[in-house]
Amino acid sequence: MSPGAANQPKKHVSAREALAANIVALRHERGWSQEALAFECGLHRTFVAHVERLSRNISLDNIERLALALGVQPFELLKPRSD
Amino acid sequence: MSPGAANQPKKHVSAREALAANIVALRHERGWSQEALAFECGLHRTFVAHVERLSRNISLDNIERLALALGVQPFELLKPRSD
DNA sequence: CTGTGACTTTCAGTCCGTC
DNA sequence: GGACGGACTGAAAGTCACA
Repeated sequence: MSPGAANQPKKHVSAREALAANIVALRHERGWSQEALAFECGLHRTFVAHVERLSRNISLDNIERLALALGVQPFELLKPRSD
Repeated sequence: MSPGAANQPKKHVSAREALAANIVALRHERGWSQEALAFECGLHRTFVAHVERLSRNISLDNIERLALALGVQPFELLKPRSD
């Protein structure tokens, strides 16, 4: 069935949605572009863009890299932002 | 300072280690075998075993599935279990 | 600077069997 | 019940062109 992808009718925020929201929010807080974040974590611009748009299922390894670049703990990227 | 890890200059406890520790701990709390957990989250016995032994990089989608099976939030599986 | 589809390579995830 | 190795399939990583 593929829950997620680009669907709206979700009750509890999926892990992908929470991750994307946190990445965008933290990136903007730092005034970084997708390019800048991609450079900081050693990933590519388009890959980061795909993750932010929920178009990709990222793995733990890259979640950790993004967290490191953004200066937060990996679990903080999955936590619904109440910051 | 340095809660949890003793001495790691640039690496905190890796996300994989935290995840594995949480899965094992929560699984034992419920008195489940690897087989039982694998069945509950719709993954395979050997894959769960690999993740617990840090031999495999899991994707967000399956982290969410494990969290659901264990009855916790996805981010709680990545959070170092010291609280 | 960002969104997206398409593409190739790498590896996550399954399934076998053995200790 | 759990650790581990081999082999296979499909999905994630990584990159590009273009909107």
